[in-house]
Amino acid sequence: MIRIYNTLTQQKEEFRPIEPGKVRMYVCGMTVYDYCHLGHARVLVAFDVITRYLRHRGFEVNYVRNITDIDDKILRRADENGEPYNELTDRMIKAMHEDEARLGVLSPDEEPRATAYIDEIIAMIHKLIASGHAYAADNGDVYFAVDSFEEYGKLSKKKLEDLLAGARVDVQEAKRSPADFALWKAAKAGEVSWPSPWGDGRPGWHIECSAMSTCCLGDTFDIHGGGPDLLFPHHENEIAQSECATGHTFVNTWMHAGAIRVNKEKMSKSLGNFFTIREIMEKYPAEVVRYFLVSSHYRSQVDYSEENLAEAGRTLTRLYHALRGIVPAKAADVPEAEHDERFAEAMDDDFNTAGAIAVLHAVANEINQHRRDGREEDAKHSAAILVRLGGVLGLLQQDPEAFFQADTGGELSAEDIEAMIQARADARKAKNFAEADRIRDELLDKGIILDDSREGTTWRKA
RNA sequence: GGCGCGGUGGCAGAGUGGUUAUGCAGCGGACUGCAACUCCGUGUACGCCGGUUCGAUUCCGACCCGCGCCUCCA
Repeated sequence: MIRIYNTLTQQKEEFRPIEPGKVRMYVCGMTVYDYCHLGHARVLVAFDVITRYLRHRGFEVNYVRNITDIDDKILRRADENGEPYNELTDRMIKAMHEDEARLGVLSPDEEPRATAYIDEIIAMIHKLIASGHAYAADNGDVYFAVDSFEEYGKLSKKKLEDLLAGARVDVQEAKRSPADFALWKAAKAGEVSWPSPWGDGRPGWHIECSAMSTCCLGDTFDIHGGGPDLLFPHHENEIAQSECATGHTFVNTWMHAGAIRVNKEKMSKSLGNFFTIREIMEKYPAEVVRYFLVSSHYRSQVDYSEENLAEAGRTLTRLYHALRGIVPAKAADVPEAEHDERFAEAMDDDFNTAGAIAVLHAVANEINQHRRDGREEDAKHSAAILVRLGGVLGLLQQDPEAFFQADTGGELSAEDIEAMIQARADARKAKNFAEADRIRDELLDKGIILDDSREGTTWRKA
């Protein structure tokens, strides 16, 4: 039994998909006006792990993650760059796909783009106006009337009165209530726009997700996920729009990832304290970044720091060391056993990846013990388990040598290193240990660590 | 001010009403020409104060501290 923390009910619940064995999941993706930062990576990786695990447990998962490719920030950035908005978004989408691939994030099953759903969005707005939940204002915008939806605030636990009392809501003449939000935005002169019954314009951010999710997954689906800062107003507004338009419950389980912090502050665009994942991946292998993200629970806040990334690197190194030089047994020959059960027990509990990783370490330890005792077959058997369970987390799927020797811009080629290892081996044979140590130190100085074993010497990047 | 989350050993990070998390770092030992890797061993951990209980880090209450959302942000 899988239990998932539902933001809506604020507790862990047994997960029962609407259609047995099938999971329909929607996650809010990127607004593509800039490179992905670590916070985006966290959401991508978290829901990637969730998808992998649900599939591992036998569910058929339809994973939809949208792309917001029209928005104020996109237009502004394109304007600053002096390029058409769609060139900017195409470039950023390509970059996002590259980043994802490097992080080991599997592609979603569908990746709808807002600009491809304008008709559906307009149709939904139509319904909302017809049913009295939205109105066209004098300025050409269309707004959702928040007070027309009794349950507004049920996700974020906010009361409308409190929202109205807060001075931070946008007070605008055209709105009937300050808490109302735009479904359709009238185009300013020269802006890209689409025709609509309310004049040329473009969709508001929230309605895009309502339209894309219900079009792809139906009026009601199982899981809706996203970053922590989307809970309000974005997800709250999605519920209001969708439930008013369809008359059905929108989503059964709401999932939100925790924030990434830098020096105790949330990493965010608005604070400007963000690190893009490509700049982080220049310093650390992509899999180390992924390990760092997966090593704590998806809902917890985690601090980004060089030290934490470095530690993740050391830890992942230990895991790959266990697999080094072993050809794992065939998966079919290794039935699920105790470790698989402990792993599943952790993951069943709201995707407790930290607990699951502890199992990975236990398996690694077992492999090392088998090797110490010369039980080659047992080691291969355990290695297969480690690769299998690692795979559910999207880890440990590389050839260990590829991980250890990943090109991170060292000055020595693999051939140079092999030649020096040979020279050192010769020196050791001749009991010229001073020379052997000199070579080892020289390599270490250049970021190469040597590991001696009975089978010979291997190397890895520090 | 409203709503929500959290404070675990040097650090990171799970979890539990009574019994080992795990990893990194440290220390001791084995292995090694010496190291590295690996193995074995090793640590007065649960913010503070009350309460419930035979027993609380774990439940309840108060307090202190930190964080998030309430505006675009994953």
